[in-house]
Amino acid sequence: MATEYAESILLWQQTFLIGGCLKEKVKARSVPFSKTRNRHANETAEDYVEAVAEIIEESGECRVLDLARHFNVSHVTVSRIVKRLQDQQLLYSQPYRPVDLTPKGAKFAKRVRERHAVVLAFLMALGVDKSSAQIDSEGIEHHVGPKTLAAMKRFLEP
Amino acid sequence: MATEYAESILLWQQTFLIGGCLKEKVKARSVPFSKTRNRHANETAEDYVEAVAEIIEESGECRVLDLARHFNVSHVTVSRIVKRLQDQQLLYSQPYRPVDLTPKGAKFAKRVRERHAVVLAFLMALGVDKSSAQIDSEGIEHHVGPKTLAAMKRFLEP
DNA sequence: AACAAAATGTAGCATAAGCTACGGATAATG
DNA sequence: CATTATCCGTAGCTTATGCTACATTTTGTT
Repeated sequence: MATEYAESILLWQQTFLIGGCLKEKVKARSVPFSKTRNRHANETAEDYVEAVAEIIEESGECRVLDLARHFNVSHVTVSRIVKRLQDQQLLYSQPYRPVDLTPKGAKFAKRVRERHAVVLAFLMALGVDKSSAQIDSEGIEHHVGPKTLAAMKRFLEP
Repeated sequence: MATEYAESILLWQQTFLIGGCLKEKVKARSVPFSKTRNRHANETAEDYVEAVAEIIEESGECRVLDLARHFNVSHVTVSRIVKRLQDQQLLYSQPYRPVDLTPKGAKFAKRVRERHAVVLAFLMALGVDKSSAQIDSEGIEHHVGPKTLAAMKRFLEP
C-alpha cells in the first residue's frame, strides 16, 4: 500500500531526525531521501505535531481552526492533514472535537521541539536577530541531522 | 493567471534569498511564505538551477537524464519541471536537446551556489563531518535568509 | 542506409497541499 | 428553547511532484 510506504518513510525519518531515539525497527529503504514528495509530507508531519503540542500547552486544547490560523491555511487543508496524521497514529481526533497527540505523536513532538529549540538558540548565539532566527529556524530544523544537531549543541554549551 | 502568481512568488523569494541582489521589482504579496506548495516549488527551482549549472560546468552540457540521475527521479518528472522553469525563464530547452540556463537562470544559479557553498563550509567549520554536512546543507540552504547567511560568513571569516 | 540503442516526449494515474462553496454539528446567546 | 454564530466536514477544483507504459526522436553501429 502507498500508505504503508509513507509510514515506512516517516519512521525512517523519525529515526534519522532524532538520532535514533525511537526504538521502532524500520527496514531502511535505500532511496527515501531523494523522494521530495515524501520528504515534504514528513516536514508537514513535524510541523503539525509540533504545533499541536505548542497550542495545547498554551491554551489547553487544539482545534482545527487553531492550526489553520497557525499555518495560515484553510481549515480544509488542516482537516485533511490531520486525517493523514491520524492514520499514521501521530494524532488523535474525532469529528468536531479538538485534536490531540497520541503517545507516539507526543514522543515525536518532544524531539521535534527540542531540535527546534536548539536550532533557534544556535542561530541567535551566532548573532542572528531573533526575528530572522525564528523564521529561518522553522525551515532549517527539518534538515538538521544528528551530527549537525550535536555540533550546534557543542557550540551552545562549550 | 496562476503562472503569474507563481512568478511573483519566485521573484519575491529570489529577492529574499539572495539579500536583494536582483534588481527586479516585485510587489510583495502579503502571505506568500505560509503557502507551502509555492515554497516547495521554489526550492525545486533552486535545486534544478543549481544542478544544471554544476552539470554544465562538469561535463559541458546538461541532459534531462543527467538531472534525472542527479535527483534520482524519472526523466518524466524532470521533463515537466524543466518545462515550468522554462516558463519562468530560468532555463532554456528544446525538444531532445540539452538544457541550458537563461541569463536570469545563470544569475540565480550563481547566488544559490554561493549560498550553498557558504552553508556547507559553515557546517564543516562547525565540526560536522563532510558527508553529513553535504546532506544537511542541501536541505538547509533553502531556508538560510540574508541575516543568517551573513552570520555564517562572519563565522567563517573572523 | 538500416537497424538498434539511448534519450525524450506524452498519456494517464497517484498523493500532497492549497482553495471555494456548501451543509451539518456545536456552542453561545436572546 | 430557539436562534445565531462559530466550527468542522465533504465535494470538487488546482498545482506540484512522483510513477509506468508507450511513442517518438536522436545517436551510434554495422
